[in-house]
Amino acid sequence: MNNPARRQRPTIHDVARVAGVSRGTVSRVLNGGHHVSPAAAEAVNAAIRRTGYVVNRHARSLITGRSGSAAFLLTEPQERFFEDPNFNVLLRGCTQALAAHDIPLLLMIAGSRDEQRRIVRYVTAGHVDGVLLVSSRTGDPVAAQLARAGTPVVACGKPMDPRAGRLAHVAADDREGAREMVRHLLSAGRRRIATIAGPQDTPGGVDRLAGYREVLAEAGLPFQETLVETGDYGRAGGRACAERLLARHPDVDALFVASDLMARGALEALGDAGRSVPDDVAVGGFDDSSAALASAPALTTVRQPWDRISQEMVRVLLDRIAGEDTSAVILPTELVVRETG
Amino acid sequence: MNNPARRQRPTIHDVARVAGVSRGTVSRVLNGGHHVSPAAAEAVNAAIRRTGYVVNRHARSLITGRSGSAAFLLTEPQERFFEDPNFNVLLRGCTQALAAHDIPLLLMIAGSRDEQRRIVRYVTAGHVDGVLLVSSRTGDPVAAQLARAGTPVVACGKPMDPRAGRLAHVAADDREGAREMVRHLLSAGRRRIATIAGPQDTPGGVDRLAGYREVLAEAGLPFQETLVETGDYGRAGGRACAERLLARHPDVDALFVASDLMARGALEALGDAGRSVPDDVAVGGFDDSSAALASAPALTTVRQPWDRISQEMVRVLLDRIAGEDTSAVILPTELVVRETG
DNA sequence: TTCTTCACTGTGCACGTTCACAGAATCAGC
DNA sequence: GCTGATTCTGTGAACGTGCACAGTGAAGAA
Repeated sequence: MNNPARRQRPTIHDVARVAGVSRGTVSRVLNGGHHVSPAAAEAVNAAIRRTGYVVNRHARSLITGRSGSAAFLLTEPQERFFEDPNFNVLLRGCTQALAAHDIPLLLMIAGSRDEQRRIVRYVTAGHVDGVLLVSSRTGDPVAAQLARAGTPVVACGKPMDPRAGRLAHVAADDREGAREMVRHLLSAGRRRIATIAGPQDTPGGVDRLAGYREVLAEAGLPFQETLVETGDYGRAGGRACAERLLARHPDVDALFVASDLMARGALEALGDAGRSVPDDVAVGGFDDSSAALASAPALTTVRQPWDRISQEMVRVLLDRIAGEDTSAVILPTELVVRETG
Repeated sequence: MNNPARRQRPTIHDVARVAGVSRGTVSRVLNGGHHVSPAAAEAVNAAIRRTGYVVNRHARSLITGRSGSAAFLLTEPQERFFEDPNFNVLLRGCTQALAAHDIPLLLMIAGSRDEQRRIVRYVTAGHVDGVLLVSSRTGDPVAAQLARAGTPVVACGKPMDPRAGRLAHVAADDREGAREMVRHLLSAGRRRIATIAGPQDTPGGVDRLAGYREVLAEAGLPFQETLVETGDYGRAGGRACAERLLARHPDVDALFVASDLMARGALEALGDAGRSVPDDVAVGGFDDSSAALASAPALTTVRQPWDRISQEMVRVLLDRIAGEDTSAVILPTELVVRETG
């Protein structure tokens, strides 16, 4: 207007004029093409190509009440996620799965309380049609607030909170993954199997420990509290846990570790203690993160299907946005046998 | 409020009614508060709190022609970025810097040609006010198309293309970083310094090699082509390069490697060849990625200020959106001396 | 007083789209 | 050729906001 240099973008009006039809017909072609004659549709498409028309999403959103976008929301301990290469796979997978539906992804990070409030306001104001939530800790207030406001939410990973039963989520089968790994160690003849569990306020930590206990019980082996150490998913923690386990049980012949990072720390501790892996002690990790291959020996681990998880999260979210009440999705893990066990 | 079936969000109209003023006054309070009496402003703010009003950005964008959002666009070799922990720092930094201005970030990944076309259309249609571009390769058609359409763009890293001179960018000073590292190796008494360069179609690869050559020349040391190998920034490539260098020059006493990942590969090769680090051979990396600390010995390297880079990228982008023609920003690197040299 | 200036406030319009509705065109069946 | 059914098309009315403009009243200058 006041700026003559700025080119006016073509509107649906221009397309209608060029095609020799009305706005309504162009709109119908844009959204599904029902109740439009082939001739009109062809004329409209040609006009769209000729004018280079692109729909104005703001105008559309204003009338439909939908934004046509979704948020990828990260809450709480961001550092852990940002250091985890698997997180990148998840983020990329979600971005591309949404892009296939022409839905842009908004990345939001809720660190401080202020940021959380700001994001909740933004989302509940309807600026986003749904939320892909990543938050491993229990009792996330953001999830509850969004759910209360009626915003479609799909979480990554099983929520701890039993009250959050209605929260849709997509997760790998941690328990079965742990079971498979421990069965694998047993079938290799290991009998004194210790575990380094994850934090017990995370569902992954709980379920992987549960799987470990179950398989030992099924194999008729006694469960010993002293064979369990609990770490923080980090490398240093894994190392310390392994040192304590070795001090208590020098005769341990296998270690099931709830994360690859902790497993790497455990490998260092085993090396320092003069144990050979896997001859003296077998080690099984969890995650199949890049840490599993970071150095020799390559880690035997449990792979979580992050690419499929992201695809399913998007699918479930779109279902929920469309009003369908898709329930939780649990995906199988995969045992990856490498050199440590 | 308690009627979920017919829940209308409060509009600027409702706020005006509650506050006892007109829409115009509410709008003025919302955007800066100029020409509003303190009493009216207070009444409006109270009404906003009481009604829980949040501005409808779609309606605002429709009239202002601005979306109030920015895109973080990743083109070409996504894998390399997604495996690089520094990329996460950059992405997080940009997200948070934009959030401080209440601007949501849209994450876009342009892998295929089709995706590129789709994204260019989306952006040039005005659905985004500006683009933070990450693309290490030269001659990116996306950058050119966006620039031609007049979209504000800020790239991360120096563009190779001399024609792209007008492309705003924020980068670390690769050349000076390399110079500092090589000077450091010289000052430690090293004289037979080889280098594993990065791909010569990336500006980082070119500048780091240039810095290496310059400092050697300044020190009066002859430049030898045979002391240079070119890798792909990856671990395996670094290992192969180091092996070739050792075969040609068994007497090499220092290695300047253009990435930490390649440096780790080089350390493996040195270990296999029976060289002790840093006693026989000093090794300097580049990036200060998590690979630098991943295992012993900890890598001496050059840190790029990714947090500051992200902040500057956002600052420059906002400047450009506001119409100011901020030029390129080059930020200093930092030498991090650890165990390898 | 009267005129000017200034800060403040209200009103109509425009932004580009979708949607409901009504009207036009086509077609089958007699 | 008429009827009713069906498919297609055009039109006006929103959606919620910012902006230009006009209008109000008060303070200061002549």
